[in-house]
Amino acid sequence: MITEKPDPQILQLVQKHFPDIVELKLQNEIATVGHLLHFKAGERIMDYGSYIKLVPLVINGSIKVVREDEERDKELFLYFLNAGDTCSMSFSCCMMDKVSDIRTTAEDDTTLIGIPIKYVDEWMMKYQSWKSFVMLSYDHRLQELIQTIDHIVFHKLDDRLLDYLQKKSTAISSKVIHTTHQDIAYDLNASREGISRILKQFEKMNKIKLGRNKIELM
DNA sequence: ACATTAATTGTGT
DNA sequence: ACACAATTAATGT
Repeated sequence: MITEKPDPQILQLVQKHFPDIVELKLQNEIATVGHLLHFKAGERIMDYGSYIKLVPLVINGSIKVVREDEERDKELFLYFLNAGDTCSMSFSCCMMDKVSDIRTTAEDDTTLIGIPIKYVDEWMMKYQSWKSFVMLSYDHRLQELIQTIDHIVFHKLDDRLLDYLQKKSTAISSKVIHTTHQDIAYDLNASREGISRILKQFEKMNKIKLGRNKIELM
């Protein structure tokens, strides 16, 4: 099945951004079967109901993962995938041969290595570091989701908002976020007024600086 | 440059 | 959450 040669460019990217993948043989396989994909900021990558045929390894940029209620035009921001991350959802989806439960869009211009799902399963048996890589990413994501559930349950919208801003800031690697209060409210599914008021408090605390269509982190 | 309009943000209840 | 006021950016003349 391995007819092509490993792509040296991909090989180098794997070594640089995924230090947990240590086996050289595995690195070479990824470089052989993986495709380099590029998405522009705002582009839809994966949507509900689409079958996953690729598992992404994020090289740079950032991907926003959201859950959405089609009925009432509401969505809930789940998390960002940054360089060195992979999508845990895509693992479970492809293993179970299920359609996507989530929607992902490029938050920033993003490049990733797409790996056809057939190898994902195969490598679990074959490579120790692949297995732990997958498990670690699951663990990390679970912890994060538990934390956001905590925040939602205990009505800690301030924390959630601050978290969101910080994550977004690192996602686009900039202290200045260009967005509206309404968009944030949509992501956290809260009211726009609530967001505005909390943001203003943050400003008074000198945590941020506010402007129209922009928020600067301090 | 000025006026008009639309979009975003602030506030009181 | 709602209604409305105030502010700022975008657009046309």
